[in-house]
Amino acid sequence: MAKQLIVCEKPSAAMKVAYALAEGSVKRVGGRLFPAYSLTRGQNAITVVSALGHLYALDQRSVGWSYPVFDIKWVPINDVDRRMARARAWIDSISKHAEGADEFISACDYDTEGSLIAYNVLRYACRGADAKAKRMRFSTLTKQDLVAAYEGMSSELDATVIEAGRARHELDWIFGVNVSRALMDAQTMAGGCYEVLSAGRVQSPTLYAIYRRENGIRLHVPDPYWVIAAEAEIAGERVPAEYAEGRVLSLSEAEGVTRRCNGADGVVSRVSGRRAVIPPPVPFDLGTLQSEAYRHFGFPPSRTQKIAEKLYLDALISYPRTSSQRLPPSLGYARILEGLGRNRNYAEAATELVSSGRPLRPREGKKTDPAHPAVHPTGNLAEGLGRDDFRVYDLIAKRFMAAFAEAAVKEVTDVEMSCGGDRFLARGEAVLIEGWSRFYAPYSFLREARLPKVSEGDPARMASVSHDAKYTEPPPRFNQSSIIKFMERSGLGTKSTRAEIVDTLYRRGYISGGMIEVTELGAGVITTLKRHFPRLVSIELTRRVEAEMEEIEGGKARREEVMVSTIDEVRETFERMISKEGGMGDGLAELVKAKREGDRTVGPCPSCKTGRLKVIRSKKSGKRFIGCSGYSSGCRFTAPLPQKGRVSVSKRRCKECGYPIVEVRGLGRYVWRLCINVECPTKRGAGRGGGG
DNA sequence: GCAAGGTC
Repeated sequence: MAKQLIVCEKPSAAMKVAYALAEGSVKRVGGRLFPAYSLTRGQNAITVVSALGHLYALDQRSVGWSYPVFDIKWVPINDVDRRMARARAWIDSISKHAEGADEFISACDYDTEGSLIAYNVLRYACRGADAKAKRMRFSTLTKQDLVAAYEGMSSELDATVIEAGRARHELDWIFGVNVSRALMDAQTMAGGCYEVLSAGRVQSPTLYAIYRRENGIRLHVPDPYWVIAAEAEIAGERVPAEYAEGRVLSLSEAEGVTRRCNGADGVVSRVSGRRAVIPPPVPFDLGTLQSEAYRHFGFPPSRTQKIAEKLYLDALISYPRTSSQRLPPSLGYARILEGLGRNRNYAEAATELVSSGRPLRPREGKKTDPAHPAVHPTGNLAEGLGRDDFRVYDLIAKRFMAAFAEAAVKEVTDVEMSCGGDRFLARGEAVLIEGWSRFYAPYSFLREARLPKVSEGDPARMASVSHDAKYTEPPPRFNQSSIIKFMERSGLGTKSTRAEIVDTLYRRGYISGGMIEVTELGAGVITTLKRHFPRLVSIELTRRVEAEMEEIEGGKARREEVMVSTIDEVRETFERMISKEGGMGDGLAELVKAKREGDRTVGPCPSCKTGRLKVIRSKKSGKRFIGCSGYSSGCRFTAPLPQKGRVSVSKRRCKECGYPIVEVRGLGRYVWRLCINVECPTKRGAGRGGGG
């Protein structure tokens, strides 16, 4: 009887693997905080344990803050990321379960990162078990797939995939950490105050895309064009119509159309009708959920992701970090819909779907994910959700139900009218079958436009025709949703990291605003990188890393060779950078100074009206407060600040008194938005208690 | 203190 240890990527997967493989009962053996399951299958006694994503991370071998650093090693992740403090005890638990085992099996997600996660666990937490470990390969976490993966597991780990994964980690570390340090070193050596600067394979090309868009906007020359709008009178009704040729590029042409047609009689020259079938929207992958929540609620993608992760931990929705738009039948559609039916918000809709008599078959999208289905509700009763949590949940629940509903159908009628040699078009749209749009309301909208019934040859009087001058618009700024779509299109980052990387760009002060603009500092970093490290701002680096990973995976290259040749290439660049560091940092130091100045400027002084309010730290007491830059010319305005927490300036103004608002973070879970006016009416009555 | 990637 063999004692087998199966290593999964995350706790939820470990539980599924355990229950899928068990022939008898499953026993929890890991204690309260650590998931581990004991079961038997055939002659084997199996223990299933779980990693927690990456339990090991790269760190430099040397100590100190010099660069360039090329000598790196894998360490327990709690050594380098204090948010992963749990990892230490977690690894110990895995080691304990490994002691009694004589066979080891990797059952992490069947992708590069998953293969590497299991490899590191087996190698470091299971005393070199990677050498003899086997690999289960599966594409879904269904019982059927997992049993097949167990029965047909390969006799060794996928060594070249693991090597490709290690190469990706090492390349990202070496480029990212060293270039970030180079920027910071150069900046401080040029006399700047200490400031965190960063660069990386994903964040820098993303910033560069925003920077290029900014330049496109600045360099845009508006070209004039004219739009001709008309109101046509057909069958005794006035309907809006547009010029059939679209926009017109000269004023004389526009004037000609208006002169010829305004008030003139014409004729209906063609009527065509068709039915437009509008299928339900596809189920949510994380990116689509993020963009839909941005569209309807204005939530930045990182906020949607955090809310979705919370809903997942509360077992209300499925795993949100998925790129799948598929809902496999094994989810149990009816069970989920019946669960939703217990919620009175969805009772009517869910019941209708279950009892419609039509088979439950969802619309599905093209995108897939090896490890997870599309984001969907679990059917557990969602109660007492906060407003924002509810909105995201509601969107997910309704999107799920909509996927099972009928297609919507519209009747579209195009009416072409001729007025001399000029043609105009009017379009009518009527909803024949609402279908899924009822289930997705209020997030769905089917446009309608009524047209009277007409036939060819009917009179059509152009009751009014006018032209309007317009100018071509510059390309639009990215917003938080479109920049993430850009990253996805360009293959930058993953579904789990894109939103976080955009957040990093904000946190560094490289970008600002909802319609994203590059700050002076962001532009300065791009200019510096382009001069000294052009490769890092180009998405070509990602293409190259992908190509190298493919070569390693295919056995055509070895990780060590790739690393040695890459380091050889970049070593020289770093040496050149160090020798020129002073010059490289000059521009940056100025920009960092300006940024810090901006960061502590609260706004115009409400007292003297000429000075600016700033966050000031008293040299005498060490305490911080808000004071006016006009102090030397006599303005004595001050306002107190809390001495604890991180204070940042916001663009908000108090709704009651119009004074600036500062944000205080790090005192409990919420951001404290504080009006700086001590006499503000919002502060009357209940004062704010100490805690937060 | 720095990347990008996984996870609760």
